[in-house]
Amino acid sequence: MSKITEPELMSRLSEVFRTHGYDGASLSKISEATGLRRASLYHRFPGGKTEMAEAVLKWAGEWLATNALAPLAGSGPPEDRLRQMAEKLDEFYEGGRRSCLLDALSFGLEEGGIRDHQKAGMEAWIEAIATMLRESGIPPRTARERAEDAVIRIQGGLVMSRAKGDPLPFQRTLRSLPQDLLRKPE
Amino acid sequence: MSKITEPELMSRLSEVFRTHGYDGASLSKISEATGLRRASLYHRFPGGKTEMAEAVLKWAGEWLATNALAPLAGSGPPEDRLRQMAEKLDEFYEGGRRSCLLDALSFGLEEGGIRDHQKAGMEAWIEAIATMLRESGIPPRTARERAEDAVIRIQGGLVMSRAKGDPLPFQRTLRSLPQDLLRKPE
DNA sequence: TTGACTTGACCGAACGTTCGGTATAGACTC
DNA sequence: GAGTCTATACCGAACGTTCGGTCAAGTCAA
Repeated sequence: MSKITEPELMSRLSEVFRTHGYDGASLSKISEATGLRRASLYHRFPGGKTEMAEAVLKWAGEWLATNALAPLAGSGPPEDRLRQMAEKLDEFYEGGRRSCLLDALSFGLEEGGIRDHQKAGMEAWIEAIATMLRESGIPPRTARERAEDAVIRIQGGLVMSRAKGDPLPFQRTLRSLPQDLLRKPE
Repeated sequence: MSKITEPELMSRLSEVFRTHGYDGASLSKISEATGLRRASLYHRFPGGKTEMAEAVLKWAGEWLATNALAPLAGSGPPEDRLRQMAEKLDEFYEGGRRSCLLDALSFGLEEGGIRDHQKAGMEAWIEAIATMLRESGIPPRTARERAEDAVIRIQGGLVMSRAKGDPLPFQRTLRSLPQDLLRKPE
């Protein structure tokens, strides 16, 4: 029997990587957070710490795709769909108290699978928003730029909230997104 | 005689902390980057790694205050002043190829002097922009929000550029800032 | 009884830090 | 000017600790 279920394990894992970054997420901290000893972790992730980080990145990416990005392709007024995304993001980042894995894991590791994962994740995110904006009648070029800008502001909001120790900046950013994205092209 | 001048030392130090984060910036890497052996680093920074990070944060903050923020309080059209800031930021972050120390050092360290330094740095940054906006006739409340939003977008642009390995998002963000900040209040 | 799972004991390497000591340069006597 | 003293800057070697990772020996449901 497993000491810990896979979803629970991934959740704890992501928490450690989020708050400490890759180098700061030592196996001791991971072990403590998950309740698994070093050796058990290596049973589940034969590839070691690298594989843990990759798995957590994949897991988070899938969660976001299913919960935050999927509604964008749904029906209903575009503004409502964007608000749904914002709601899910608020949940995912715990109102700005957590940081983004893409940010946390972007320090101090050489080129490799993790970095590729990151790049792809960002790209998927932007493209999902851009597609929706285009379908809402916004010119393709503008849609791309605004989508990228949206992700930029989300990321920046998280950085700001973390630095200030105050979730408000992130919240405000999320709240202003739907209208900002759908405003008339100049 | 010193093996390395203080400005050069701080520059190298900041490079290591920026790219690897606090935990990733090992004394070996720092030693290699600065040309000073471990023991010599402790001669210059008796407080160890913590003191190095604090020093680098202070150094960067002063550079930004003098070079990027000071022009905001100068004379000339507000839009020109903002463009001057953008220019200096572009220089400081090497067009988006470097990351922000406030971001890099915000992972994995407990409350302490470093975190306070960060919070103060962010606050000073926002306030400098807000003050200028207010003097340009923008209502105080709007000025604050826009200033915070500006810093958020700068930070987000850096995250995005780093994740994508492409300086363009940051460049585009910088370029759009002056007009965005000075647009008519709605 | 097999196979998935966990574990304590252990490894070499790297970590941040400290210590004793050397080289150099300027200041002060004699 | 020679000799001594002090301060600054640097370094090699080692400290104890923690790192990421391994292994043989269990545990336990199917």
